[in-house]
Amino acid sequence: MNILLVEDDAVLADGLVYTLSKSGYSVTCATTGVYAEHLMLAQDFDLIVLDLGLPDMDGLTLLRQLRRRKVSMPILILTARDGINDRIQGIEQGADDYMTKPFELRELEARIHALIRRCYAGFHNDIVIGRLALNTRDHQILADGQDMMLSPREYAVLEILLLQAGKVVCKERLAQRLSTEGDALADNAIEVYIHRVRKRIEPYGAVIRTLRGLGYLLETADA
Amino acid sequence: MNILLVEDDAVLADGLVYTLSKSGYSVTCATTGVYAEHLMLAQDFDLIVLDLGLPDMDGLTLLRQLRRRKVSMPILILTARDGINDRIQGIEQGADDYMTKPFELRELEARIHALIRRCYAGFHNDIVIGRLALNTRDHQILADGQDMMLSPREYAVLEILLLQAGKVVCKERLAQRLSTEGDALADNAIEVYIHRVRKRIEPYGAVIRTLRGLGYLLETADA
DNA sequence: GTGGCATTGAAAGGTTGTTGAAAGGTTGTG
DNA sequence: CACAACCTTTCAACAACCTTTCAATGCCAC
Repeated sequence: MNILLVEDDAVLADGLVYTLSKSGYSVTCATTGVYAEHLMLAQDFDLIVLDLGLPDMDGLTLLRQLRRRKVSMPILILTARDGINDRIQGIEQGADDYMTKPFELRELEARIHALIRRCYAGFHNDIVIGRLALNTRDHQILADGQDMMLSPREYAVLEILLLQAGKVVCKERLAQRLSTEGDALADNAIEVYIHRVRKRIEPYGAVIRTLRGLGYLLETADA
Repeated sequence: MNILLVEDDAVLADGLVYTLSKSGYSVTCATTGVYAEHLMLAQDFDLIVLDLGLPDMDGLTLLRQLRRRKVSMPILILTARDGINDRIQGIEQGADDYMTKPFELRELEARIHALIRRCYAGFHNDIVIGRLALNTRDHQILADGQDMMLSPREYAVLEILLLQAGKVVCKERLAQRLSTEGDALADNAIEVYIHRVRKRIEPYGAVIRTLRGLGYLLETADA
């Protein structure tokens, strides 16, 4: 997790870099607004900690510029200006949080952690097989990044196979998963669904192999 | 935009309900933790403002319970406990922001707005889909810059879809949002409103796609 | 109050996608 | 070859959704 710290007070900056680094963040420090912008062109950051009193420009100006440029990463303002109007301005102009000096390091850390938790939570695909990707949270399966728009049953079948990719999934397991109310599905119905799913995934280099008497197994076509 | 206010001090609660309502939020107040949980089952909220000193349970306990149940909506703690350890605990246990009493109403409002902006609109003050725009500050839906003059229910439907633009919104969620008192709306009523909203937004390059069995999804027409 | 207008959601019928039984063909095994 | 397991296609029943209509309700101006 990369943090950009924009702070001109060398002592404070050093302390922050030290503490945040110890907590597992990778911290880069800029002492001026111009340098901060320069760094952002060269590097990807996940969060910005921004002091408002910079030597070359007002921090709020930098904030506004970033937001106008659709830079969406979370920004936490850290400043000596503790007037109520300053705080409201900072937040309304696009900051996610606002802390005034003097502050407790541990609270800053907690708030940084909260922002990262909020902004980057649950963003990954659970499983990727070839050109297929399963995202259980959104309940969708992507092929080349596009939703495959499977019917509920088709999704259920492919989900099991993806979750157990490379391993055999027996018919009983599939039958159980597809049956709504205890009463398992007929074998033939499963074969029908395997057939449908096969047709859907075939164009994307994924294959369902039949292991006679055992079950089915998903793998990439070339394997 | 529905806010759940969990606060047992009647005077403070009344003031907050009044102010936030005037800013365009729909505010429901619970005076105990148990009642808050009860409300959350019956209704759909976008944000929680949580006082820690409740008569029947500790606010932090409620917070932990919610997060353990994977309730992910933004939560802002509002409390008299201003010890550094309280603040850190509150944030570490899942709160997104932490304000101590006494506080300025305007700052609370700004922070609420920041959370909504962050959680539902990326970072922007407006959510724009095609030629539609939802202004998160004054709670208006504009088409080509002009107020669409939707009925309350139509507005509620379109607001949810805009806030979750590009993501699936299930019928239950819509039903809960449209129901005033627990008793969810019939599926058909929702279909009727989807139909009405579709007709209203169609001329402005926005489309509501149906995902059979899952829900609805708002996107631009060309996508 | 009262008439007029917007809003709401139940009802009913039409449309479309989903489901799985049925039936016949194919492949592998003993 | 005989048999079982599996494949493939078809189709009717079904459930989810769309659309229109309309009576009940709330709201506002007069």
